[in-house]
Amino acid sequence: MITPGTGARTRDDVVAAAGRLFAQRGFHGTSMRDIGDELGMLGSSLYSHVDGKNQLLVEVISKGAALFGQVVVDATAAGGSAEEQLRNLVTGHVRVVVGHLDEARTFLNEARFLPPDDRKRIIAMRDDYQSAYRAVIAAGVAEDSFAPDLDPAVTAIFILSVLNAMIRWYRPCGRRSAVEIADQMCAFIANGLHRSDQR
Amino acid sequence: MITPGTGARTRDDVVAAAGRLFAQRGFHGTSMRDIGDELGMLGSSLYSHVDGKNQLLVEVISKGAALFGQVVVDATAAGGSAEEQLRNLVTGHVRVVVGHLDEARTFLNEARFLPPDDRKRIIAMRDDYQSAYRAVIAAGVAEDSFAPDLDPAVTAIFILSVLNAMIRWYRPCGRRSAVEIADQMCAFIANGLHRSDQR
DNA sequence: CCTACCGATCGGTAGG
DNA sequence: CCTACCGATCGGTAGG
Repeated sequence: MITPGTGARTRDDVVAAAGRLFAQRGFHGTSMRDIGDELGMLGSSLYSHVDGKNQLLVEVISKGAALFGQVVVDATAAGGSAEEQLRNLVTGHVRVVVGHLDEARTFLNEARFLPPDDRKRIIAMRDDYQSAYRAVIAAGVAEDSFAPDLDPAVTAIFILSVLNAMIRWYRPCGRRSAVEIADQMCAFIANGLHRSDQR
Repeated sequence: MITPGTGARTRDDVVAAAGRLFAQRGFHGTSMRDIGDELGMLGSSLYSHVDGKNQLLVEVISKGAALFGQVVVDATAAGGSAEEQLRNLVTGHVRVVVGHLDEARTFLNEARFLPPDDRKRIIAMRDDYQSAYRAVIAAGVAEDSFAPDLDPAVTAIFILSVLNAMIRWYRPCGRRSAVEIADQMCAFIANGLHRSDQR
């Protein structure tokens, strides 16, 4: 929320406000007038900053996709064992959700409403993200760190299920830090209910 | 999809068509005219079957909530060890998603758009669902089947994350049966990446 | 960034 | 279930 009547906004303010509302009410549940209200201006005034509502969706989601993509780049560059790389991937993912909840939620919930070409681009980025998990799982199996009978594709989906669900339950007022959340997730992912004592 | 022009529809047809479209395009992305098209009639004709669009959302989601609620009743009635009960809960959940994908997706994605009173009721049902998982996890810890340091509340969220994400990746054309999917999920939930060999 | 406005579409109703 | 329609709201534009 922004104090109304404090004058001109930047284009970034408009995109951020759109992200907030798209995350809360969904793309189709948000009108240009709603976004204007959030910024203390009229809906029609937004058109001096952006081309249209679809462009706002593309920008919010592209920002989310870029943040998650950067996590893969950083985690890969850091190197280490498969277990270490997986921990870096998970921690990076949690940090993005904690630090950019609106973009993460819009990215994961509203991508289906993107214009066709953008949707294809974003889905391809999501596939790449999943591939990074498949690769690190396969590496861990090869290193004998993970169980030999793991199916990397299925396991990647299950791990990403735990990570992606965070946009559903995470609240910024929560007391746990990103690292604490990531540690709990890693412990569950590593050992499930038969958790060993590597805390 | 229903062949157009085959005459009168029942109220259940209308609710089912609404569920299909709400699941696909979201509540706010679906118009009454869209639902009419799906049934080969006008949007205005729907009002001889239902009171309005909100009522359709309430009915679709209530149906989904009831299906998931029944899984808890059945799994609890079946008894058995905590591990057996958990397996029954997971299998029941997967069966609901496989058999009623539209209602499950609408239930999990669109509940926030419910009228306030209905939303509270549905959220309470979701909380009860989560409680069933917390209880069976706590029982498993008490029975010494699960690791002693498990946090039932956190673990329930992680398990339900894997289950709920199914509405995102499951496609009816997939080759795996509900039981096969449930088995893979149970294996991951039980042992994570360090999966032991209880397949 | 506002004023003033556009055509299209929305959820919904009256009457048959 | 259709015809014919309602007021409200939608995304967006022209001009300043």
